[in-house]
Amino acid sequence: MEPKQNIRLCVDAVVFGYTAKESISVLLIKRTIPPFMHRWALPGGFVLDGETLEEAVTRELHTEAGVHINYLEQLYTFGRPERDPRGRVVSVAYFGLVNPTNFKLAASSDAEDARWFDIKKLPDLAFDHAEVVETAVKRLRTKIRYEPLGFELLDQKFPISDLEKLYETVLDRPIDRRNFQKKMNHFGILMGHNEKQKHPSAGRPAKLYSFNEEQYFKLKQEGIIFEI
Amino acid sequence: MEPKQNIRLCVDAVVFGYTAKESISVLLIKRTIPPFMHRWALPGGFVLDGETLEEAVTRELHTEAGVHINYLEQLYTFGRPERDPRGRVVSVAYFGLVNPTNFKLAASSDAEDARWFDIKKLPDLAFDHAEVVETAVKRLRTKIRYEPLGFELLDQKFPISDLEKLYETVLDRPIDRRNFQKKMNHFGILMGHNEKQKHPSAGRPAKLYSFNEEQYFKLKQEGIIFEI
DNA sequence: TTAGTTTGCGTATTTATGACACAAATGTAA
DNA sequence: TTACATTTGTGTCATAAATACGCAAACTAA
Repeated sequence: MEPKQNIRLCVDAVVFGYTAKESISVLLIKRTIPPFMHRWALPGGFVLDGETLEEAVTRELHTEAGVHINYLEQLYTFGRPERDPRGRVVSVAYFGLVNPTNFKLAASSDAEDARWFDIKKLPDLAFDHAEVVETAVKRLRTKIRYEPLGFELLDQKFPISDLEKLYETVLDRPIDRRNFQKKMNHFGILMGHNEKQKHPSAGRPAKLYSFNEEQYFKLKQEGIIFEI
Repeated sequence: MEPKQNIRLCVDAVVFGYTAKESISVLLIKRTIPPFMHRWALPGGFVLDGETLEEAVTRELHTEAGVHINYLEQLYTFGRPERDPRGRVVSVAYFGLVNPTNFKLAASSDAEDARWFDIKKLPDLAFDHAEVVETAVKRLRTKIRYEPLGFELLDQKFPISDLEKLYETVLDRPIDRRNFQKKMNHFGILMGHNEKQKHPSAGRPAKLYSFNEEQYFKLKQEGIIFEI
């Protein structure tokens, strides 16, 4: 009645980072062992018997890339029987956000290398990881419509144009700068400071803002409507 | 390098049904075997080696309750090490919608009984299934805000008041009938017919509508903003 | 000083939301 | 038949939000 199962369980993480100069990036590691040796893949690995799934992801991110993550949520579970050449491996994928300027990537013994890749210029990925990343990007684009975004990705203080560029990058379309600011002010998640951008590459230096964390996480729970 | 794992994988389904007279219901089965023998639980079971996760859910729903489902999506994967007294069992939960008037529930050998329960009057559930149902209800309430809902739950032809009651039930608050209709007309997913409700319990018989499937599924993909 | 760029702070128009009024079409009880 | 309760169909109207712009101020680089 309880059939003998031959299924193994692993976790994978799609961690997004953002630097305003570039685009949205995904954290990838280069595999040191077969299958897909020397190919880029998502950080992840097998779940240990006693740990929760979240613990497994956190552990793998730490040991494979030296990343300490500040936002993590479950994304999707991938279970096609043929997705892993070693046999049946079901993977629970997680979705993470970090500010890449907060730490240095450190590839460990498990990985030859760990790097950020622009989501529009990804290398060939191991397993079905291209599909996993695609699912995560879709989730990001959906999330931005009903939850505030930015706290986990931007510096502590930032000009509004950084936040606007983040939205433009994720939504992949231009946004009117002035209407964007009005909308954000309306939500009340931004606090202005009496400080200005130090050395703008050009133009008038922008006022710096930071998130009102209380209001930000309140709206993250309640939901927003962001259609700009 | 690939540690010996002692984890088993199962799937569970939270299937919602709706009859306009009542509330939203969940399909539960009564267990015939330990653990939690004779307790109500979500339909589900162990994944077979060769089948996909979707195949596993569909199979279990069919054998345990005789249900043929018309909408199914992955909900969440529950992996706390202590969630099953038999040992480590990770469960991939699915979320389904059906119109209960379309078929008769049929409990099979695997289940003593299969019945619909009002989501506000659930019995004590086996395992962590109360948490799973709660997660599914939250998903339903979130989904309704950015996807059209109703096609999978209502009869082929229905008065708008049925759809409105569905929204009121899921959102758990009253909605202005006239503004609701305006909003729905605006989305363009409803088609009017030259037919009327046959024997209304009281009042003027309502015009019958059906969904414009093409537009409905287009909006399901693109997303809507439903804030009424 | 001048040209180029980016920010800050506006306005005007259109569109959507939310509250509510009233007549038309039915069943039911006197 | 008639009066009444009930529910539907079709509106209006004030207010809030979305969208498309205009233009001066503050900076850099030449």
